[in-house]
Amino acid sequence: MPSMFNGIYNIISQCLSSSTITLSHARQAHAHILKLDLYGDTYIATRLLSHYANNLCFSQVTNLVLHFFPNPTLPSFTSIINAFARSHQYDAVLRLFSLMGHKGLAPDGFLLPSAIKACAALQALKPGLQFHGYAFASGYALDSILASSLVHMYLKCDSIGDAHRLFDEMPERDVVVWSAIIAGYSRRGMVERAKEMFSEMRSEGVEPNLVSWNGMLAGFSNAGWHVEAVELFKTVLNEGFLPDGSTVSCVLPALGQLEDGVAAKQVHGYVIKQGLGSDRFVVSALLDIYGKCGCIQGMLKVFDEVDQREVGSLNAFLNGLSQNGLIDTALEVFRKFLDEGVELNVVTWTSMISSCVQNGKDMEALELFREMQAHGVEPNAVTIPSLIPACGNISALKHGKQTHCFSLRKGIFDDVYVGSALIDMYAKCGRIQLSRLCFDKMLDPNLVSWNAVLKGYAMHGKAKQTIEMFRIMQESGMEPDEISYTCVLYACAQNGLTEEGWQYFNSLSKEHAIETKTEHYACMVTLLSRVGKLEEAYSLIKEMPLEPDACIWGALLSSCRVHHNLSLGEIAAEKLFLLEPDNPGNYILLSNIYASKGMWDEVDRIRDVMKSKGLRKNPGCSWIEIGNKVHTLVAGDKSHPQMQEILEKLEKLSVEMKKCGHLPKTGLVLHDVEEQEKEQILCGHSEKLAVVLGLLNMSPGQPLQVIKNLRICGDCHSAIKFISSLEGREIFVRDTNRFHHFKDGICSCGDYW
DNA sequence: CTAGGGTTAG
Repeated sequence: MPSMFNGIYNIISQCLSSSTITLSHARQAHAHILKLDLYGDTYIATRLLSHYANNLCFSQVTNLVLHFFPNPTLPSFTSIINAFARSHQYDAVLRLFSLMGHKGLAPDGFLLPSAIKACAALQALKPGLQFHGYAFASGYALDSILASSLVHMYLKCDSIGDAHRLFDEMPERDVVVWSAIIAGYSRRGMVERAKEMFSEMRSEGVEPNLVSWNGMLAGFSNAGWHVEAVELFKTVLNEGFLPDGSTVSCVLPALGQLEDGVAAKQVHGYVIKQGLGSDRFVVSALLDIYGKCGCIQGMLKVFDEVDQREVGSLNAFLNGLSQNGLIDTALEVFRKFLDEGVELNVVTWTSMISSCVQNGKDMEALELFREMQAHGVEPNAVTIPSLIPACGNISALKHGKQTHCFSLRKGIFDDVYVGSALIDMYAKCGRIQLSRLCFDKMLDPNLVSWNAVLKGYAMHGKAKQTIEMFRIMQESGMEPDEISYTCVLYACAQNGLTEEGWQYFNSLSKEHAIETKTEHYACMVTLLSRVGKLEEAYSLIKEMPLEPDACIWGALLSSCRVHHNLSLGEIAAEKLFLLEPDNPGNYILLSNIYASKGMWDEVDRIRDVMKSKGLRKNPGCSWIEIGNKVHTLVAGDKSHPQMQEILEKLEKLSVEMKKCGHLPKTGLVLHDVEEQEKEQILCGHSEKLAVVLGLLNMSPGQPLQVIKNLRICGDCHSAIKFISSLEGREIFVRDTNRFHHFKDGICSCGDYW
């Protein structure tokens, strides 16, 4: 038997000695070792261990070390740890270090940097501090390599003060540690500080290498110093350095922001020439810049020649497509890779969510958010503010609140993006108090947050609060921008505050050196024309130094309809027909003016023009969230499963409303048809259908929140006032213009809109 | 095969 045993032992040991055996061979050998009880043999155990380590089988490694390895030594740990470190399995590295401790072994000066590097990669400050303590106590900390790995660790953990303190204590500082600390400041936006350190390094006689320059370049790019970044890039070239992948990927975003397509192509040429085309960072930066410059051809050229499963490049590609109006293509490509099982990360999902929201695909965004979690990808602090606007856009308050709670559970309390998104979302969902509460809870609101609050109040027609917040904003030292002014002017326009409107309109350029934009003129035109000063509004348009756009003429035309002013209405409509020949809304408005004056021939003429252009009235469309579902109702479309019930309820309500004095405003119906038929048409309006659907499905006392894709119709406005008192419901309707909050038979707009 | 740098999502 001994000879046979020796034979098997030799086979196993030879097999394990080969560095090329596969994992399954190692497993087979392991089975034999178990059977023959060969664990006691140090050589065999070490070989087996190293195979498992090289294949990153973490649980097998720990299992062997804990239960079978007779006497693990520092070298065996060193080789295992290095195997995991090489493959960036830093979590495993740290656990192996603690396993080492349990086995009574301590790392030496050579192994310690691996531990510290793992802490840096995981941004794990606590174990990092422990290793620092140990290195200090055992005298290794004087070693320059170890010290610079510690400096690096502190930088990665955002403890730049600790990093600098240690840096100051180092007896000798080489270009490596200088580069690290410079990049640390530079990437955190402290570019000036980085520049100081850079010259300090030179004055100490340490010459920068390419890595030092790259660190500066990354900071410039990050901080938005695009012109300076490109200049710096030229300096690097002049200094005689040959840019590497890092240099290229640092300078490309700057060129992208400058939308310099020519430079992009030049860099692309350089990338090919230097063989940097397989560097994943370079590839995604190239895709990004081509996307930003609108060069789809360039994107395709790059993407076709790389590993498309590399998630960074794929993300840049998808994002480039979405940003150039190809959202559907992006979604298709995204689905294709998802189906193929390509590992998509949080950036991929967030980017798709964000692209959907930017392209009006709010429901899709909510669905993607659900799907990403089903795929085991955790949303982060970027995902959440990308999703929140989707909830606001479709007034999905429930989804919005869920997302808010989600962010709190994730420990995101004072993120300025999340805060601003929440302010906007709650305002759009009709909950102006919650919106304000989110603002009040913010530690450090920025301009976007302030503007979100102003916009919320303005949309709700709350001029007093808008003006009050605008005042507080300035008192707090926050300088208003053109958006802030648009909000205030908008609020004035919604409330007919002529005097205040003029005052703010005049002060924006005088007191704040803000350029007066067409939006500001549009607000003033709305304000003046809506209070009946149509001629004054028209004069302002004629005097304005900018070319009046469709918003301005549209504002005038809308007011002409309200005030039945045909002559100015026709002027505005003429302009609009040139500016937006295919917008049916303008034809409808003019036609409404004719109809209100009984000029049916003109109404017919407009109808013929629309027909010849193939234009149809945009169907009115309303949304209401019930439970976790957002229902869509389209005027005249009877496909909703509860339509029969809706119509029956509406019929009952009509009878009651008429008893209370509601007269159907059939004058608002454009069609030259019988009165009764007009009433029918009014009854089919989407906002009424949505309100009734809400009445049927939401428990009493719950407020209803409806949004409409057009302005609310006058008859619906009156009807919903009656419904709010008959049914004892609070009803919020958000149209394209503003909010209407119906309660006890009155509307927050005071019938002025 | 034991220290430093980069890309893509708000």
